[in-house]
Order: sequence, then C-alpha cells, then structure tokens
Amino acid sequence: MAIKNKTRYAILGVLSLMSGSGYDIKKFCDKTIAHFWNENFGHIYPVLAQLEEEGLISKAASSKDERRKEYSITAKGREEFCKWMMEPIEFQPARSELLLKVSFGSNIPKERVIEMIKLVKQRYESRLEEYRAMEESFLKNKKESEKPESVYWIAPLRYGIIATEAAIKWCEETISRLNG
Amino acid sequence: MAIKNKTRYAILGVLSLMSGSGYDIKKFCDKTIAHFWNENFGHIYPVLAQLEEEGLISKAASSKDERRKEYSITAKGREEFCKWMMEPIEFQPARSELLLKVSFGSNIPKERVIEMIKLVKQRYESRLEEYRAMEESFLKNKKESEKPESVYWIAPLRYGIIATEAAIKWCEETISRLNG
DNA sequence: ACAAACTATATCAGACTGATATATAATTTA
DNA sequence: TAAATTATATATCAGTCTGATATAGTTTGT
Repeated sequence: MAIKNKTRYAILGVLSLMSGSGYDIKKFCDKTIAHFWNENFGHIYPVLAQLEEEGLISKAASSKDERRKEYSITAKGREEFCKWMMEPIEFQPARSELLLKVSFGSNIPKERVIEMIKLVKQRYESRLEEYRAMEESFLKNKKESEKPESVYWIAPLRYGIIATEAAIKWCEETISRLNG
Repeated sequence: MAIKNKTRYAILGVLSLMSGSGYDIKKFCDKTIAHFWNENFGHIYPVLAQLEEEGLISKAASSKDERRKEYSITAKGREEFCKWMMEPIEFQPARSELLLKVSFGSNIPKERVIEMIKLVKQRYESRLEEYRAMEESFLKNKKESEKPESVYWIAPLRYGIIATEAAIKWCEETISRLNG
C-alpha cells in the first residue's frame, strides 16, 4: 500500500470523544481541529462505511430522523486507534506554493514578489489574531482550562500561534532583504 | 476542476532555469527545493507529456543516449509560468499528524505523548543543523551569494530555519506543560 | 570481472481534494 | 404567512498526489 489512510484515525479520534453522524464529525473537525486538520465529506462517508465493515465503529439509526445514522466507536476501534496513537509520527512531504514561487522569483519583477509576500503576511496576521482570541477565550473559561486534558487542546493552538509568529517574522525579514 | 495541478508549475519553474530530462528535473528538485517541495516520478512523467502536448515545453532526443529526452521551456511555457507566478497564493489545507495525535492525547498515557514529542524534537533539531550548514556554505560561496538572484534561494532556506526553530520552541514548551 | 550505484522512463493502486447534486428541516426576513 | 435562507445529511466524481514497484542500460569501484 502506498499511503496510509489518515482519515480513518481522524474519524476514530473524533468518535473516541463523541458519537454522531458523518455530518457531526465534519462539524466537530471544522470547529476544533480545522487549523491543523482538514476533513471533507468526499472522504468521510466512504471511510465510515469501511470502518463499519471492519467492525471498528457501529451504526445506529436515529429514531427522530430516518436519514440520520449515528456512529459510535467499538472496543475494537478504540484498540486500533490507540495502536496508531502509539506509533511514531510519519514523515510528511512538504508542498509550499509560497516558497516555490519565492524560489523562482527571478522570473517576475522584484516588486511583485514583495507584493506577494506582503499579502501573505496580512493573511498570517489575521490568522494570528484568531488564534490569540481562541487562546484568550479558552483561558478565561476556567471550567474548561483547568481540566487535566485541556493541555491536549491548548498545545495545538499554541503551535498555531508560535508557527504563525515565525512565519510573520520571515515575511518581514524577506521583504527587507528584497528591498535592501 | 477540483484541484489545480501544481506539478505543472514546479516543472516549468525548473525548466525556466535549465533544460533536462525528467530524471534531471527530479534530481534538481531533490537537491534544491526538496525541503519545501516534493516531486516524484509518478507525476513528473505524465505531466511532462501533457506539457509537451500543450506546447509549453519542447522535447529533443539526445545524441548520446537513445532513451534520454531533453525538455526545454518554450516562449508559451514561459508566459504561462509567469502568469501563474503573478497569481495570489492559494490557501493550502493543513494536515499535521503530530497535532492530530497531540489533540487526542488523552487516549494514551501522558508519558507516551511526551516521548512522542521528544522524538519529533530530535528530528527537528537535526533538520535545523542541516539547514544551518546549507546556509553557512551558501554564504561562504561569495560568487553565488553575491548574485542579485541569490535572495530567492536564501529566503526559502531562511523559512526552513525560522519555522524549525519555532517548532523546537513549541516542543519544549509542550513537554514542560505536560510535565508540570 | 563483478557488484553496486546511477541514470532513465513508466505504471498502478490507493489516498485526498473540492466541487457538485439532492433533499428535508428549521429559521429568518420581507 | 409565504418566501428565502441556512442548517442538516448523505453521496458521487473527476482530477491530483503519493509511494512503491518494474525494467533496463551505463558507469564506477574493488
């Protein structure tokens, strides 16, 4: 097999915290892990069917809504998920359009490269503001932030903040290097 | 169309600097842009055929080696490449296995999470050393580093250094948060 | 002389993306 | 109240990217 299916584990991870439909899983992802993990319906539904077939999750029809299928993680699914959690993190190949464009920058006027980086910097800055607002509201909510498991939610957010700050620093450095 | 083919532009970018075979393009990528752009044969060869059909690159058979096909960028190809270079950078969906595992960390013993991050930190540290060695050897080579276009090569490398330093900082912060 | 490493192209299953289609329920607004 | 909009819910598809593998000739080192 070429690539390991990571969506499997994202879904099992979400279902380790709550039961719900494919739609609920997508909503949970968008609300909580979107800034470092992207999930889409095109992959969620086929993987849910596959996980059910393997007995890692179970399906129950909702009484209220005919359509709605509520998925829950099984003991076997929890086992499989924890097994994956213990495995070392795999190397992830990088693909940065920004750095690709910068490295071929000599093909276009220098001013356009500077413009491009300024635009990127703006995007990073508004993202940083979002992250900081999320951090602040999390720390304010003492009931949540004083739970022992809160560290697992604050750490990814801190990554976002630290990495975005670094990216902004790089933008500034690069703009001044291009100007100077 | 769902996703834009980025390999197209990576190949056109490489061919904007030099002519060569598919193998040469892969070699160039591995040597110079590998730390932020991954390319593989499985995509290079079909895209080369497609680019040739569109008249963006031209193929010439080598006199020495029957097999070898040498590709060069055409004027039309250069135009298409520059057009892409001028376009704003597209949003790239993130998928960080590290942060996914951290956020579901409550499923396994805390010590295992710390272990995991320590391993990741080691990897970042050795990567940082590589980047710093690359930077040093580039700055030593005055003939190269004093060229006006050198900024386009040093900037992506600087990104690698700054981003990796930030990642290490996050590892340290997170390990102490988990311990404390 | 032989093994190992390098050059070169090609193919494939499987993973992932983003767009789109469909249809009902709930909520808002004119 | 009716119309419009938004939310819920599932499904499909073309196109893109990955990593492994196959094949085969050339060069280099011992």
